[in-house]
Amino acid sequence: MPELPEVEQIRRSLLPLRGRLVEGVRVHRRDVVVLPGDPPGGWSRSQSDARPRRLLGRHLLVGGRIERLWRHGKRLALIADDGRAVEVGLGMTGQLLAVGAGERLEAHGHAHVLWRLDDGGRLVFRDARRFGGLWAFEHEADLRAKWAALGPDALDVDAAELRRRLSRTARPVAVALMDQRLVAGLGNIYVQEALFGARIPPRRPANDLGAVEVSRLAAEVHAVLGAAIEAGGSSLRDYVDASGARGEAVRLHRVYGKGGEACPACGRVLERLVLGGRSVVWCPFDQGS
DNA sequence: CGTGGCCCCTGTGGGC
DNA sequence: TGCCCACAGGGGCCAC
Repeated sequence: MPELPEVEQIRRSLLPLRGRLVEGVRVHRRDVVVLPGDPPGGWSRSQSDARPRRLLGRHLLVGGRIERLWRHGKRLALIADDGRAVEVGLGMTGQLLAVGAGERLEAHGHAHVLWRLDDGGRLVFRDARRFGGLWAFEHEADLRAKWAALGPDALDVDAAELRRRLSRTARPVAVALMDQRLVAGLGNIYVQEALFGARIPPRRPANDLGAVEVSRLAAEVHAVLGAAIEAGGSSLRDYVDASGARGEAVRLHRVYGKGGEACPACGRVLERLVLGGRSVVWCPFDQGS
């Protein structure tokens, strides 16, 4: 669900947690937590009963103070003052909710992990579909090593770097941009919005784009993500920030989810196609063919 | 190695 | 009203 703007808004809304001591944690579903040494994708359902019991609390920051909140692309991490780290992948439906002392957790279903903080507040990880999860690291350096496999953050990548990376693949540009190893942070919404703004057809082979087109694309990526962050992210269904607030960036969408409607630029009908198993909406007129 | 296909899950909305 | 199917913001793993 969340792409870079949503994860960034979640990060910002969690900043008040800095300095809090983690007093305890309750884990209701162990299969959403991946510990150091586990298989990278976590334990499968059938294996999870057999996996060794280890001190979950230690790995989930209990006894430490939340010191930093990092984001790279769509990945978020809580770093404790002793260097322990928990990476949060939100998948499609994941949420991190900060619940103040005495406040009730509004939506309590699918709350898999609940931390108790020293001010009486709680931090809750929910995820209905469980495509997301938590990855624990003994030290932030181990997290950094994992993140090194990701491409540059989509907010930072410049046109030259983007072109270099796109030139290595012949996949359709819409598919390539969703590959987090190529550039980190874009998903199906903002890829479509950026390609529309840059007037590039989503099926064009990535290595076919010229320097001028990639310059437009990089500028659009930055503009689209920046505007979405300012609007607090796109709340289509599940996404809310840590305070429970929805974002208003859906109002900015020009093509995402609008197949069959009129193109906001030329008024012709927007088309829908399927690339890499995901539907992509585009304007065959404004985005060439 | 790059690439395409399949799978992991639950919830919702539309068509019948 | 109810049922069934398609589809959803992601990404890991497998076989070519």
